[in-house]
Amino acid sequence: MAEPRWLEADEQRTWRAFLGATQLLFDRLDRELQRDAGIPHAYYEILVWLSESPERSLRMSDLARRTRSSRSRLSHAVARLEERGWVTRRDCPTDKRGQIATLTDDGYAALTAAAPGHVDGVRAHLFDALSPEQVRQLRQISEAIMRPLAADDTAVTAPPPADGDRTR
Amino acid sequence: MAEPRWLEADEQRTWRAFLGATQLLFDRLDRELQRDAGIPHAYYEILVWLSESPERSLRMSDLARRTRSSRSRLSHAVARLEERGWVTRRDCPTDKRGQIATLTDDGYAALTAAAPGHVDGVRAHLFDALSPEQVRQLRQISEAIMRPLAADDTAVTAPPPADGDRTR
DNA sequence: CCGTACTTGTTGAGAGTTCAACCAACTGCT
DNA sequence: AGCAGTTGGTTGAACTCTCAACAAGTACGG
Repeated sequence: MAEPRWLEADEQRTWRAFLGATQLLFDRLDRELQRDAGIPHAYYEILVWLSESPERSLRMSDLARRTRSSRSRLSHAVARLEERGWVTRRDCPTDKRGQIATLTDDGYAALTAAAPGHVDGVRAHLFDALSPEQVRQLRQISEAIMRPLAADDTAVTAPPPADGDRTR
Repeated sequence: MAEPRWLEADEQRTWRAFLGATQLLFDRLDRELQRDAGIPHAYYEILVWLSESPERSLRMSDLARRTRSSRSRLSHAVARLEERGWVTRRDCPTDKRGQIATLTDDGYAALTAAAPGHVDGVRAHLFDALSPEQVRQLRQISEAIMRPLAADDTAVTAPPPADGDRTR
């Protein structure tokens, strides 16, 4: 055969639109965040999760799961955030392998400074472009996409569904 | 105020679901592509666009626009692809500044080898998870998100909408 | 206990991306 | 023709991410 097997014309258009929309959207938000807060979106997510956790602290491993990041990536990222004084690390008392990351006051301040602008960006570039009906649809679509992929993740690393961390 | 201004609870859930779905999906597809074809998805897109163009060739600048990439990023990427012998560069005859990138036979072969697996991945992880109704919705949602963002792009660089390159 | 297997987290190297700086060539205007 | 401003493309440095390798700790079966 000369041509590889492509998608149906219809799927093709949907796929390219989806690709285009997500690329434009996340590029934009990432750039705005980098400009206004000096960090990429992945780092911002780390700060958000820490800020929402008790004691503003999480084990590295938990934090990695929640941010859907590899342990390696998280380790590098937290190292950077630590350099800025936005996060600190200390040993876990119950598990000597563990490390607990904590958001500092400076880190919290940085998050508080960055959040409104970022939230405005999300609103402006995502929600304002969609009808309430479409917002509902997008949530269901997203959950439908996520379900099997997330199931795969846990299936590979842990036969029983792991339990209490499917928090949201 | 103690808390930054977050999204509505409802928007919050949609936003996190959307974030999660796209992260899981693109991570997965990128990883599969890297494993099976040895290139990231961004490079794959370059090959696709070239393969669909007359003479399997495009000006660097056009290619950058179509792949929604910066000129810098494209320049680095094409340099890599050239090292592998998948793409060649030559001077543009009509504009001495210009460079024309062309997909080689080896590059086309690589694309042909990688495409079916990638297409299967897209189908498996995206379309199979959605109903036909949701696929239609996703297209409209994507187009709605893309419209203002794409308009911004061209607005910054070119007051009149640029014309003949809004090809698809 | 002991040894094997798994988990946690870090590290370093390699690859991709971003950003700013830069040169060369084209455009439009006078 | 000449000049200012724009466009096309590349480069190098800084940064992020990935991957494989590793050290240290925990869990568990014998």
